[in-house]
Amino acid sequence: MPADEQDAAQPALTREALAQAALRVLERDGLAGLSMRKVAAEVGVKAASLYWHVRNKEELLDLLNDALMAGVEAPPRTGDWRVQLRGYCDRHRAHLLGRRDAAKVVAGRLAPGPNLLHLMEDQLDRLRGAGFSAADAAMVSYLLGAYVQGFVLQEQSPMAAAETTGTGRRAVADAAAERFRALPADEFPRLVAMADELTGPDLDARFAFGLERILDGLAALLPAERR
Amino acid sequence: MPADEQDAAQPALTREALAQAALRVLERDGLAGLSMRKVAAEVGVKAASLYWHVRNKEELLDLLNDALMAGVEAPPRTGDWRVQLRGYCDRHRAHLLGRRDAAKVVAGRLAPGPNLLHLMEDQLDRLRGAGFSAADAAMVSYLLGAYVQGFVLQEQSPMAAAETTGTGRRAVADAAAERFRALPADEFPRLVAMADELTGPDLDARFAFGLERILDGLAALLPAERR
DNA sequence: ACAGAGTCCCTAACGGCGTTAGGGACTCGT
DNA sequence: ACGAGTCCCTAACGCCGTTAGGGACTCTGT
Repeated sequence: MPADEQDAAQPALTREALAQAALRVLERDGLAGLSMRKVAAEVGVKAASLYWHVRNKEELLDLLNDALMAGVEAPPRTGDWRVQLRGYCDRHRAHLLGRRDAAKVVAGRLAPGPNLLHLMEDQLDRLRGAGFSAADAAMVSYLLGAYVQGFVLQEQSPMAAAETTGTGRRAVADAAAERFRALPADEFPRLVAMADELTGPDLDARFAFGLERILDGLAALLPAERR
Repeated sequence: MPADEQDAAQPALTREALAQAALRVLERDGLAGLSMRKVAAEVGVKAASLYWHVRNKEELLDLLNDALMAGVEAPPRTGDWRVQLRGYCDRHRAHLLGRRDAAKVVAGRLAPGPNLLHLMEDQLDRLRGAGFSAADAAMVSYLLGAYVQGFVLQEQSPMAAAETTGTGRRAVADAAAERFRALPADEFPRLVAMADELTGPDLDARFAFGLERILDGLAALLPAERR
């Protein structure tokens, strides 16, 4: 009878709104704490109502997956292919890192959403423009995606642990180094000796290192005059 | 009163046995279907009893994580660093691919188990022997791990879907190509045009392609006489 | 104006989940 | 003989994803 908040005429609960709500719950409670009931509460509705808009929790996670990829702006179209590809990977990584558990959400999901499709389209276009063949460009895109995803996945778990335990990222790295040093030196001589190198350089540097190696490898695919 | 199966004297339920049981449940029901209750049933015990041997489900997953890494034999120490590194990555990937949902289990787990530590130790040893500096070797190990993990993660999800729907891997790839072709050609010209290249070559070839690019990039780190 | 279809949310309940509390049976050192 | 320790149990907690069925509302055709 009361006019309530909305007039209850139009939907007021779209799939887009669900994705945004899921995003907020994810940020607050993490992936493990993301339940249909909480997402429903976030939009002011009971859990069963979600099933009108979404077949499954799985489908809601697909929506969330695409929502997570929204807002990654493509790097400027200036500079050679190397700096553009580097820009892509850096932004991709930064974007995943910025949202809690983002890598885990994206991890096992096969169907790319519209947002990711647009990024792929743009990236493939630049690769073709740089002189890569169609077959090579497709593989390169796949390679870079696998690297970024795999890297952030390993990188983001300790961050989650650090948030949970209240310790900082530095402390987590130190603890990891300590674990390596504590191993039996006769069984793991290299791990013990290289404890600092294994945990030392910050993750930005490690990511950049791997990326530069990959880019070096890609350069060899191009005719010499295009680098 | 009856003698039962064992004489109930010694444990008969070790953490190792739990890990093996979890492995069997994982193979049968997948990661989503792996519950404390099922693992308990697998060892002939009720769920609550597991908490005597294990703090959490999380800790059980750590055990499972290490059990998954058991049995990856290191490649022979013949040939140059390239073939040895390639051997490592191929075996790592093959091993993950062979066990259902293995990539997802390993995915967000930070603490490497003893089995993985041994592999790292051996791999680092070979890298140092090949002429990589300690800092470079550590980064290379990290890079290769991220690539393999990221690749298999993307690769294994469609396989799971294929098992679920009963269709083969070939059909899944064809369906993916069809999805690309069905996109609006004015918005995604490259994706539409490159549908075949994006989904065409089999995953073995795609993995090998990325790996060779990475190895090419790594070669540049070494002084010319060591390749 | 009224019937029907369609939309969107509800309550109630299902079986399953991780986890905890508390207890019972058994083995051992003293 | 006894207490400590080990290893499993039953019972229950609150949460989860999902389904069935229904109620209120708006649109449409006649």
